[in-house]
Amino acid sequence: MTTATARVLHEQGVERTTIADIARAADVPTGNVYYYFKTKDELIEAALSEHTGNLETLTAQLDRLPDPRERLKALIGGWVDQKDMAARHGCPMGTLAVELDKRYEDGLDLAAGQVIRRLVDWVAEQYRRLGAADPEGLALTLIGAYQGMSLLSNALRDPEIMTREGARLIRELDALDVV
Amino acid sequence: MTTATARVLHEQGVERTTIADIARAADVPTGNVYYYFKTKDELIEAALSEHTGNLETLTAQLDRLPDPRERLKALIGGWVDQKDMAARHGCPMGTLAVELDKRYEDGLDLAAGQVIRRLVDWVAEQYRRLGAADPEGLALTLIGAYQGMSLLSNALRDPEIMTREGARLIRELDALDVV
DNA sequence: GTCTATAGGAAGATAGAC
DNA sequence: GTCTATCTTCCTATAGAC
Repeated sequence: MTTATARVLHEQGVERTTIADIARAADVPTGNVYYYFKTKDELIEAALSEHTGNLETLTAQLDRLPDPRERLKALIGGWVDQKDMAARHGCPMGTLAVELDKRYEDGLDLAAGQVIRRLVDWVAEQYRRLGAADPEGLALTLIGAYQGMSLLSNALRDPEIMTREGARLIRELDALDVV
Repeated sequence: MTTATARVLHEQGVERTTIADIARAADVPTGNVYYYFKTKDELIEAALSEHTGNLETLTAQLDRLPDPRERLKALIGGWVDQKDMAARHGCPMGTLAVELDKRYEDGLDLAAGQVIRRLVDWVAEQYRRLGAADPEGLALTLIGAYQGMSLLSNALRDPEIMTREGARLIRELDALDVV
């Protein structure tokens, strides 16, 4: 149910998703949702946990690659692979961050940012191992480029923006001169 | 009232803004809003017109600068000047695009993208005049960087991301070798 | 044109049968 | 644990007085 919740919240948006939508996606009666989650906020938190888990799984896989540069290139390759999803619904974490920013009354406004922070930290660690100057700045630039290309791809409904920007990011990584 | 509408929709988000909120911001009774706008969708369209108008005004001002490179640097400088707004509420057009993507039932899902398209086209024209190869690609990269840094600045509540990324973008423009 | 009061409907949440 | 029926609240939109 957590997986279905995360998917529906991404596709329809947090505010436009009803409990009935989530119940339908999970194939249970509407009222039943409240047996597992007391409020809609708890459903959002479950989706955030799902995203955090996906991120942990992804970075654990990438960590198996020996070279930090190859890890970053594989990360970018994964983004491009999801280009059709990005063009249709945007980056799951990015769009969630935009929506949750408005829910400061629930105290959820910073929750998505914490997940993004983890990804930035992981990317910064790779740049550090490469011996790059200002690894944190490079990480913010890379994740920023990802968020920007996802948003533009979505707003302009053009998946090829992901392809072209992804290729550019990989070229820049190859050109990055370190140690 | 259109200006107040655009501001409130940006600060609170489209979905979490009620007609009563807009009425309060414009200092009129709630029911009165419907004398000017028949539906909430029309209020959103009014906000989009406001953003389009602001964009026209901005590019008209920038067009008075003689050098296309200086125009782009001034555009970036304007983004950095708005860093506190970006950190608190995100880019007005970008966050609107994310929210409207979910409103395909109203046919508003592509409306924000059309405004962003105008900005991309204007930026591409500046690169073209500079004699750069692939002006369209460079424009998408620049606007993507802006959207990405605004989203990260907002999600991580850090206006300095705007400062640092803005400085990087200006350095890259200075380094851009053309003609 | 401006305002108050309220209708109508949607969605979050709950009660209680099974 | 699972499900149906329903309560409650909130918000869009309208009716109608002034």
